[in-house]
Amino acid sequence: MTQTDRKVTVGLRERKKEKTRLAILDAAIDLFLEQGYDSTTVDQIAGAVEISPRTFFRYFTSKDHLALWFHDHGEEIMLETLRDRPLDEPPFTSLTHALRAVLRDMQDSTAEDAARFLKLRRLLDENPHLFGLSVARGAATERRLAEEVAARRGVDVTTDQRTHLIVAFAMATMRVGFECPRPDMTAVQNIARQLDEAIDLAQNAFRPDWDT
Amino acid sequence: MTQTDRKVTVGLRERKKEKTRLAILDAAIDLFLEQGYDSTTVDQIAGAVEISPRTFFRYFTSKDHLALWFHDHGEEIMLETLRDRPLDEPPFTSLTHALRAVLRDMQDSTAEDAARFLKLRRLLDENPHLFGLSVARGAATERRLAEEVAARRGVDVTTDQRTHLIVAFAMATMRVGFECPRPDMTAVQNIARQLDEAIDLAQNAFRPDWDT
DNA sequence: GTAATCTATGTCAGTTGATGACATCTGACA
DNA sequence: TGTCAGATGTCATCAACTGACATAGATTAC
Repeated sequence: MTQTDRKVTVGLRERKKEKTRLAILDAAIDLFLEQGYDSTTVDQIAGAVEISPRTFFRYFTSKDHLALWFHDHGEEIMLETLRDRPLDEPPFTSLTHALRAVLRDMQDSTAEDAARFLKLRRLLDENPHLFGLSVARGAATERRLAEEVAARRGVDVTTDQRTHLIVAFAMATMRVGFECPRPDMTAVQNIARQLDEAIDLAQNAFRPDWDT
Repeated sequence: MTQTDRKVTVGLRERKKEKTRLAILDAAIDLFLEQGYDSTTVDQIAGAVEISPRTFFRYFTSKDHLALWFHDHGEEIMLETLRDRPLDEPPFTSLTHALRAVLRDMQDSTAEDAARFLKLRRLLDENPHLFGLSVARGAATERRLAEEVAARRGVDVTTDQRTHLIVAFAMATMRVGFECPRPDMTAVQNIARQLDEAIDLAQNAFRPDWDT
């Protein structure tokens, strides 16, 4: 999650804003892990960061949005990676590269960002409601990826089922790879290994050229 | 959605309850389609059925729950079908039978139930929030299916990634098959054709014996 | 450097979804 | 018929948002 280094030469305003955003995020995550997601109110979070509750909603559209924070970034990376892949590459292969790019970004991120990610991930696993939202967010990403893949394949995204299957299978692989079967999955390294395994399994499952 | 014919010889109370449940559902669906999901309040729905808002929440745990009504039934059918399949059948094949069972149940249901389903489905497609919830509900089903499949395969559900991939791919196929690319998908027959296509595509995508 | 402007934030009031507590009414059943 | 359990209504309350407006602090123009 290398989100902190996007801005380079920006005004005081922007920097302060980003600082506040991260402060809210960190305070919220800690409160969530401490006393549970549901029993943490927006007022508490706002209080911890010393902002008004109204301001909270100017940074995050909802309480849920907090927990899905890194999804936005991940989606961006996947789309960018996908666009950079050669057009003649089989789409599923391109998508696996996109998956790995997300992982790589995580490994390259600052310790703080990685810690945030791991904490949020734990949260998602403990809370079915949040887990559901995460999956839902993944579905939104899937749509965007499908549009991109359809364009690359030169087919109509509204009718081509194969495109949807390709993307859906890729996202399914990602979900399985990122799953948290046991609480010992607290290191980025472990997640990386698991995702690799999942991708390998997936790639070996398909017939050659199934996705063209 | 053959949910109305479950009760056979039950008391007046039960029948009345079921009637109320369907009345709420129908009133809600119509209001949703008429004026949008978000701008329909629970008070309005309750008013339309002439019950107190508090009672509404005794029938449906939330407004969202309404829109996911048929998921419960679908999940039941999938699990039942899966359990009835021969143990030596490849798991993905068993799961495709489970998918088709859901579809068959829909085709066999009363006209009212089918209409409810189609309306709700349209609603899900128009409202990203609801669509997300639907996907999330699918993820919950996926978990239960994974447990069942793991048991049938004799593997540990917490560690066996292949099991998760198999189920995730099956659910992905289902989602693609049920998708509503164009608004002309207003007949059960059309959905059936599309799901068949998706299943065929999926089955041809895999190497033989990839799921054993 | 100062004035004009833009924007982040606070305050306040209001809507809506959801839940607990308690009273009441009605079908079930002896 | 009378008792009891379960269904419903009423009331109070909480928490997640949202719009409107005022203000303070950052940015820009001059």
